[in-house]
Amino acid sequence: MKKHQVSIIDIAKELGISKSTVSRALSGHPSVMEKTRIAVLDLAEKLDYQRNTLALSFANQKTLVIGIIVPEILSTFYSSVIIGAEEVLLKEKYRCIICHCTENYDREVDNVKLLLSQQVDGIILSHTKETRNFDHYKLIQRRRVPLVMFNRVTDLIEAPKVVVDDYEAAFRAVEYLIKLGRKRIAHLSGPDTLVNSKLRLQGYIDALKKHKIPVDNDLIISYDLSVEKVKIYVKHFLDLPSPPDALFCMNDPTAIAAMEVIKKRLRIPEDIAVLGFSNDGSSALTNPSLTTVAQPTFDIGREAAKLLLQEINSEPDLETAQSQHRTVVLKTKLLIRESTGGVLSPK
Amino acid sequence: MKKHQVSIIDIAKELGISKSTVSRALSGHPSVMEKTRIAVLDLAEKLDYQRNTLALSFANQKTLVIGIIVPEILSTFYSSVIIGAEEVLLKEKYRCIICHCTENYDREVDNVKLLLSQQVDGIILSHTKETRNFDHYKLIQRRRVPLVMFNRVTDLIEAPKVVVDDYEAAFRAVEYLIKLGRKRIAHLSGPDTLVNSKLRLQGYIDALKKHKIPVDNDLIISYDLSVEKVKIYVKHFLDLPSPPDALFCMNDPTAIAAMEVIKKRLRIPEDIAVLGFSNDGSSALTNPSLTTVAQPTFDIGREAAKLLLQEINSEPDLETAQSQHRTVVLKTKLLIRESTGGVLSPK
DNA sequence: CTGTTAGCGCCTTCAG
DNA sequence: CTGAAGGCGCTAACAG
Repeated sequence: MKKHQVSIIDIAKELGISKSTVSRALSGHPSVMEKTRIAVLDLAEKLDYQRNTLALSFANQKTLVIGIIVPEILSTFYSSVIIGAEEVLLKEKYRCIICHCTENYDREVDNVKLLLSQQVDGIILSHTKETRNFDHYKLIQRRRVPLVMFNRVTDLIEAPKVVVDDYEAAFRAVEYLIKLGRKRIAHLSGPDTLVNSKLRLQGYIDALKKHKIPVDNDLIISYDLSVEKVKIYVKHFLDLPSPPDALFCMNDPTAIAAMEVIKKRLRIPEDIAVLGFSNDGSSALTNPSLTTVAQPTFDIGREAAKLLLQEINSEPDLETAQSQHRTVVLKTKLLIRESTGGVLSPK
Repeated sequence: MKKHQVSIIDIAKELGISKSTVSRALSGHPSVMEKTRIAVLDLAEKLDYQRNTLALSFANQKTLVIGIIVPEILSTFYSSVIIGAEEVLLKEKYRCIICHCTENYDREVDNVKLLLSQQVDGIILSHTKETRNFDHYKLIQRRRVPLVMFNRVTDLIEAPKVVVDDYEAAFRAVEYLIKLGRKRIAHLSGPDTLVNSKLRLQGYIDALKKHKIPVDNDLIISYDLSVEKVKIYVKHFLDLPSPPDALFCMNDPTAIAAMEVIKKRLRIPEDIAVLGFSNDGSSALTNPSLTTVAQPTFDIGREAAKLLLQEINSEPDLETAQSQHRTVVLKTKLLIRESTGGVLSPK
């Protein structure tokens, strides 16, 4: 049997006052006599009393908890975003519940339901690579729970979003490769479920076009980001009659896996340059170190949190809010390292 | 104004039955007429009804939620443990709330209080490197909330624990270095707040002693694991009149940072061998790749979860349980790679 | 300033 | 099989 948890009633009884007064004293309500307040606080301390947040949330229909759903937590990308978001949220007395989906759609739906049933006051999320149906997001909105998307977002849902300049980033990255003299630039693209894939692919294509380099479909492969398959695709590229002299990858794990394969047959960057995306923790450590596009991960989290707080604090006029959903676009930065033999000396 | 959330009362009214019946129908209670059950379920579906977990937990004093507190989430170590624990817990219908402390003691205490006030049904945790006082753990136990510690554990608290064979692992690692012919083996140890530091240090010392190699205190530095300082310590080692020919580090980030410094002056492993601990995600990618001690991270999580479930399901006899707290010790494995020039060919 | 009362949504006796 | 009533711990009116 669970020991009876001490409640305000216990304190009230012992002090011979009402539980309302205890409640008020505990929550710092101004209209409580100094003396009784102190008595209550002392006894609470002595009794090892602790508020039952469950009851509290239940009573005021507010939990002060924010749910964060990420597709996975093994990469530093999402961990960093979470840290950034928490930084902002904690200052406003909001606590966070983190849920991850191991890139599984069902788990994502499940997590949304969990958070809703836990009555969170807001949700920040990025969908899995399997997600095509966004009805669960609509559920969030029907429940009037503020929602902010980041990184992997969708046009199908009207909500504030935080993204980076994927298109420009890819464009600049590829243009940089072109300026290095590369002519046949291959691209390992992500699945079409992700906007990021499409934008980066488009940036790649447009950069080629701008510089009058033909877009060769043999040099573009779109895949589901499961690293094991990279080997196959890279070998395919290398075995082409006219193999690529550069490889632009959807993300760093892909690029790193690709380099492993390439290194057995060719020199990087002399024979082929490799470029990643996101600046994962390990991309500076590889041999050669990986040129990549750095994303402001902490800021993505911070911005998402700020947007969510705005959303929470401006609920009243629902109709107008609908049209005002902002999309914050953050800047990325091309980090030139050894894998492209760029301008930096290989320190 | 928040839209009234549809509750069992709404369903009851609409169907002209009592809320008790609705409640029973919803939770699959056997004694409900097939017909009414279906009616309830249908209407619930139609009304987009969703159980209010808050109210539910509140009513049964059970949340089916487990709290996991980790010191930080940027390294893959804790993320992996979390994934392992969730795997086991989800099967038993428990959900997880993840909290991290950015290695900050106050935040740890805060997280414990948060979880307790959220009425979680159990807590799995590993403390920060700042933690010296464990009163907040005692608070958990006074509340009769099952607790399991892993990795960074303490003797001051009686509870089930999951650890690895730190002592043996360090002993074997150092012995391996000795067998490679290394004579002056330095050790960058962790802070004394962590049992792991002490055990690994002891393993290091005993391995030297066994092989009649004098323990030189100039070759042992204990530090707080903040990577920025590694540079200073490593330089200090290299500048010694008789510098080390091997360096055994408390963890991989330390070893990787150390290699960066060393590489500017010496060859690895020819002049000096470097050995890490934990097999972080990036340690296979460095140049040279890092020899390290692999920890079974997922299993640590799984074991911790299992112990917690046992704890939860065996509450009745509190007194006897006290003495039965098991400590599960998992095996590590020495992963030989290039930084020690070991037996494996540098693939 | 403080006590009283009602209620948050659900489950669980206890009677039919 | 089903309805009525009470309670989980706390807050928020509404009186005094």
